Amino acid sequence: MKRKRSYSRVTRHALSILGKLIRIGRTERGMTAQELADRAGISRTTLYNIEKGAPGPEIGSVFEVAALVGVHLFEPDSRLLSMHDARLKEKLALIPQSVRPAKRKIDDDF
Amino acid sequence: MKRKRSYSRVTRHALSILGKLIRIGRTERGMTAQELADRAGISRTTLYNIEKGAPGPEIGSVFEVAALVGVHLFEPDSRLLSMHDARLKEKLALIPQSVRPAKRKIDDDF
DNA sequence: AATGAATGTCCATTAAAGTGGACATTAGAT
DNA sequence: ATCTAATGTCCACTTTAATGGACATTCATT
Repeated sequence: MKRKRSYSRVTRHALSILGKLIRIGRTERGMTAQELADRAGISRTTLYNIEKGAPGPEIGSVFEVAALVGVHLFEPDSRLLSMHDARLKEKLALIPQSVRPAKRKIDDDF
Repeated sequence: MKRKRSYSRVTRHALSILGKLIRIGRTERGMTAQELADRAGISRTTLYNIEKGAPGPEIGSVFEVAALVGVHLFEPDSRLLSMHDARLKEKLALIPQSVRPAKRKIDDDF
């Protein structure tokens, strides 16, 4: 069964920021919540939750909405886009496909 | 009722990249899929879908996993983090709370 | 080459997200 | 100050994601 999950501070923070960016982007473009929801193919209620920074919505819907209002997480100036799919695929090919025991410590740096 | 959604190319692309970054981050840290899933409080199956770039998973889970393997979407060097919550809140306060008719055209730039 | 663990993938069950209404509240245009 | 549409929020119903198990396959180590 699905369980009640908990989210770290960074996660909640990131969600909050993304939601605000979307809200700002939407109003800047003069779109109503209903319009944006329709364009994204989701309900106004869900968009509301997204702008609120709720952790539940599907990531696909959130990204779709973000793109529609001009919030691109993988912009050229972002370190993320700097690696496009193809390059990442190469990198993945170089890395071991399967991880062994991993006795070494792991640091949750947050 | 919920409908079968469709996702734009940019969205699918972003999801694909994020999934790969997570996969890379995980292997670089020597974590097995099961370990990471446990830490994130999700099932291995869901983590699998996340790494695959599926649009369905909850954004909260994806962000949580990303943070755990060191993929921070809101880094200092990213234009996104440069605006922290507080500043965004200010900006939101300056913007109209409610959007009027919006007869002007909107460009879906992708 | 053998082998044990990690990963890819499918499936039925279950819990949660998504939805459309409905209604109160609020803010913008007149 | 009014009026009207946009937003905030709740809810019951529906659809879908999350899960744990199971099993085949693929690596990494020996």
